[in-house]
Amino acid sequence: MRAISIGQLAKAAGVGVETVRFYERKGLLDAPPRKESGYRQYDADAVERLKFIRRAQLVGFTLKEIQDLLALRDDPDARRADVRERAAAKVADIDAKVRDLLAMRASLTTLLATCEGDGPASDCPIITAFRDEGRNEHTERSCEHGEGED
Amino acid sequence: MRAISIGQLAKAAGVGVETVRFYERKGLLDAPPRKESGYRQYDADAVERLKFIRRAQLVGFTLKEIQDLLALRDDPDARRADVRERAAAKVADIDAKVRDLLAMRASLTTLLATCEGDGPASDCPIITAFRDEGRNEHTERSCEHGEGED
DNA sequence: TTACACCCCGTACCTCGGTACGGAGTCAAG
DNA sequence: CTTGACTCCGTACCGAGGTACGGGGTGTAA
Repeated sequence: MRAISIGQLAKAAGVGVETVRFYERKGLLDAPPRKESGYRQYDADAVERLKFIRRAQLVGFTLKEIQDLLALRDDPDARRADVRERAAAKVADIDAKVRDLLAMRASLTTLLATCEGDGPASDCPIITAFRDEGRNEHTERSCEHGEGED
Repeated sequence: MRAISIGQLAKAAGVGVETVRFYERKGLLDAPPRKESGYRQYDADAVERLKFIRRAQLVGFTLKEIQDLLALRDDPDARRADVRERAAAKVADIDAKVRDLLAMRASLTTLLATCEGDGPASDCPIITAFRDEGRNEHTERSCEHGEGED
């Protein structure tokens, strides 16, 4: 099953055919080889790449940033200082995102735990693991409805 | 120093004045009280809310989703089943994002670790590290979000 | 060979999340 | 009082990230 069509690729990655062509135009996907007819021929690797793009989008990276990430991943000479620097910067970006997500998660699980009245569901290890490296204070609200901006 | 102007609010949260008004129109920020002159008067709480919106955006939530998150946070009766359900669903969303981010992070740090010195770039396992993270649908909503060995 | 789904390309169009006017009133300093 | 920064509101416009034609060619199974 080497060489799949654009339709099969799109389906495998859960996107539309038009989107695949759009990504190609934007440079996120390389132009694949073509059949005599002009039909694009993809391999399984393209599926992974496409899935990666979608996941990266879900966590807030722009297509431009995703291009950078893919470039890092594909760079044939990863020892170059600038590549390492960009990779390190991306790691920092990711850490910031994870911190923010975990802060949000903590708020929500606190909400759930408190309002379920059912015991400490907030002993989730990942929360405690990351919690105290967070620098930003966060408005943790409980069930008490002391709300209302006024 | 209660009651800050829209300009001070915007500056405090690192956004533009127009953006604040835009969020108000969209329902992400409540319409604040006004002075006689019609000038909006915000309090410190609004700063937090605005910062939260920005952080949520950075990790890929849409304004609509952020509205939901804020609604959960502000809900005066968090014991209602549907509220808890939506909160749990958001936690699941967050977990999925965190998983994806940690997978990306792992790939990048592997790149950094491996390619730091003087090994040939072709040995860099980042390419293989990316390639098969089994993409399961995210249906779980508990604290166990086994990152797995990836 | 005819039918029907799939692919080609280009262009137009759409939503989301803002940004930028522009003409008016407000407020604090000088 | 004047000046300049800030605010009001409405409307127009913008870039990102797609989505939808439309008119053609292709591939395959009955």
